[in-house]
Amino acid sequence: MPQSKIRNMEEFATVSGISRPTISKYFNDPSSVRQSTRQRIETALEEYDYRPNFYAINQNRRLTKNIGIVVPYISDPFFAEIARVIERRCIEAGFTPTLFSSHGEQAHENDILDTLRSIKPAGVLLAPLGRSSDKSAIETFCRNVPTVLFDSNIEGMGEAFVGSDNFSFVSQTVEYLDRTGEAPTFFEMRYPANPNANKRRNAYISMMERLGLTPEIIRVDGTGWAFEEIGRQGALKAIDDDLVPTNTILCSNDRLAIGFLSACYEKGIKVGRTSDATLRVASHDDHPFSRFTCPSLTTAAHDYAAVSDNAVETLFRLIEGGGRLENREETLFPARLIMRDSA
Amino acid sequence: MPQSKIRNMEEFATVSGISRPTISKYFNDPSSVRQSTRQRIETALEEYDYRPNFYAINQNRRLTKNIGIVVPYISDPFFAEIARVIERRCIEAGFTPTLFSSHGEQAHENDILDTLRSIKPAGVLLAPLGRSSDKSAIETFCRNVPTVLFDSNIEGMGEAFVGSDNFSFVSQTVEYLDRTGEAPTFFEMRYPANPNANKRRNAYISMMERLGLTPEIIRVDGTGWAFEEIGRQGALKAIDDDLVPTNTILCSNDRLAIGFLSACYEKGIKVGRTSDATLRVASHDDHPFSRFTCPSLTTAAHDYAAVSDNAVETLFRLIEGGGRLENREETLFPARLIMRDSA
DNA sequence: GCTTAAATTTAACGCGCGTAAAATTTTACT
DNA sequence: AGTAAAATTTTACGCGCGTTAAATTTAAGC
Repeated sequence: MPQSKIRNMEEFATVSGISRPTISKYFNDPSSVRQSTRQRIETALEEYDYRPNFYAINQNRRLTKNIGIVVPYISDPFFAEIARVIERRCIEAGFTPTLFSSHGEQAHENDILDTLRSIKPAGVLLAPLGRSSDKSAIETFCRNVPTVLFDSNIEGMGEAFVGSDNFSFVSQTVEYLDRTGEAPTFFEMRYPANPNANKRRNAYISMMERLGLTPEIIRVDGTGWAFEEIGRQGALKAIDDDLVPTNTILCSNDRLAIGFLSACYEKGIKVGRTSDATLRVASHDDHPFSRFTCPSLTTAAHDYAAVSDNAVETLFRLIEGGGRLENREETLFPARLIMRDSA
Repeated sequence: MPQSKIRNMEEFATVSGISRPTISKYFNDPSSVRQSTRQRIETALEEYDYRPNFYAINQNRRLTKNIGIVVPYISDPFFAEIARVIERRCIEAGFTPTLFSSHGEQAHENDILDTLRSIKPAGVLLAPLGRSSDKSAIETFCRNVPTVLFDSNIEGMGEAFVGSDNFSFVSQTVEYLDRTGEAPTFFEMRYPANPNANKRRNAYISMMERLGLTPEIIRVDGTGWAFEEIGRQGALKAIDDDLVPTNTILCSNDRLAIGFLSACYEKGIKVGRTSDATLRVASHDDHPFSRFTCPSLTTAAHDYAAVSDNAVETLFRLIEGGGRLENREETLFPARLIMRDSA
């Protein structure tokens, strides 16, 4: 029979026969108390199932154990997946992560930063919106809260950036496509939301030049985060207007490619590397759905685990170092080429 | 020049020339103070950009303004999308929502419930894991925290359930498929994670019987939340073993269908409603990606907006009512048939 | 200008726990 | 058994704000 509810740490200290400061110490770090008292506390814990008040805990702590994770768009499974991995790492390290999504809107991103400041997190892992971020708001935030940027870099902001090496992505896909057939035309949004897109375009251009080839770029209209639809509309238009100069397309990212493939199917264009196919399509990101496209998508994969681990590890180092790093660190991980059926 | 940082409400009260209790009142409800003082506060707010300490605010409040949103699997864009809408509604109503994902694991779901209790939310919107939920943990939680269940119903738990009417989904797809061609074989997981799956199967059986037809069901192996892969493997096996008794397939949900279509493409089976197609595939949910499958997926759509709005509205009513409702409410919304190219 | 109601100010307490310092107990080791 | 180090207990303060009650000011109506 669970005794009358424990109201606070004082009461729990009484029923467990241990002083409150020791209980407090235990909750901050179970290994900081003697083994025997730890046992007694944990025994009592089972019987009374008490948990310290979350607000009181953080009210008067120098540093909370909270970590904010901010992604630009949680409905994108790519971000959902990376957030999931990061979240797990934080929990394992004894922190309390809270997940936020900017939903593609600057105003929302700013609100989240405001909220985060009031939560006084030990640190923040921030994947900014990118082009539509309020740079000055982010800069101010980063000055006040130990922050590691990931996915999208914004020059000079945050104590560190952890992401993927866009050149590694594009160089591998371009080289592969070139070796196995015609070199690709690059397919992207005219005004991409994400700075990685610009890096990828530049990487494409320089790779093509390195191969002695002429870069060809299709830029499609549309703004926002509905990339699949933008890719689909753009592809339909490109096909109708006969704007595809090669038999090979390299999309800036998988979500555009998903839309592109959808348009090809609709138009009866057979995509793939088989002899009956007329178009090859490849892309970048290894989006969780890219293995289920028709045909399955050849793409360059992020090293999810490495990015997540390194971002979290960097943040922990930052927190332990008092919120500042010697120099701003930039860590980029290479891609892994995933050869599937689309190219 | 932003003056020296405001450290607390006392300081902000001083610089704004208003007493602290009035400032406090303002932050709890801006409309509760006189228009003129509200102006003065907001003017000062612009100059000093002060925000009350989140922890102190909630420490001593009878009821926090926090709302917990729990989904079983945030990497599923379906849940990401509904969470996004719900989140927005909560913010508009002046609450502070926090999003959690159980990541498909019972242990994680239980941890979240524990965390939520310590956060003392005004209310919780919970989409439980379903079959793998720890029923007794959820029951205990719901007794202590005002909770509205959504998506997956668990009989008797929470003060209300808001979701979709599975019979409406299945009856529409079955009827449509039957009217336009052969009646469908039902394709599902042998041990579905979600109770909606069972309701859908039963609805399929009763609809088929109502039409005087024999229900045919393909049950595929596999557990967990990688539905696309499970659907794909199951479809490959069904095709290879020639287990598909009809030329029409109705998948329990879109994610299975995405995998199914992927398998068909791989096997060279032309899916669709055109004369050259040999198989029709339809499904349920109107997953955000289902318009981009090849061919685009005919499916039954959730009324996202209605479910979100009603769930939130019910929760607010519950909160205002002191955390209890007269009777447990169950609200189901009908589906809308989305006719695309796959069937 | 007077009366009242409404809003604000003043004053003060408490929430639950972090934290610090000093006193005490327990443990480890000679 | 004796000693020093480590762990725990005692005591006490403070965090920032919610909240209340009484005193005071302001606004609204006549």
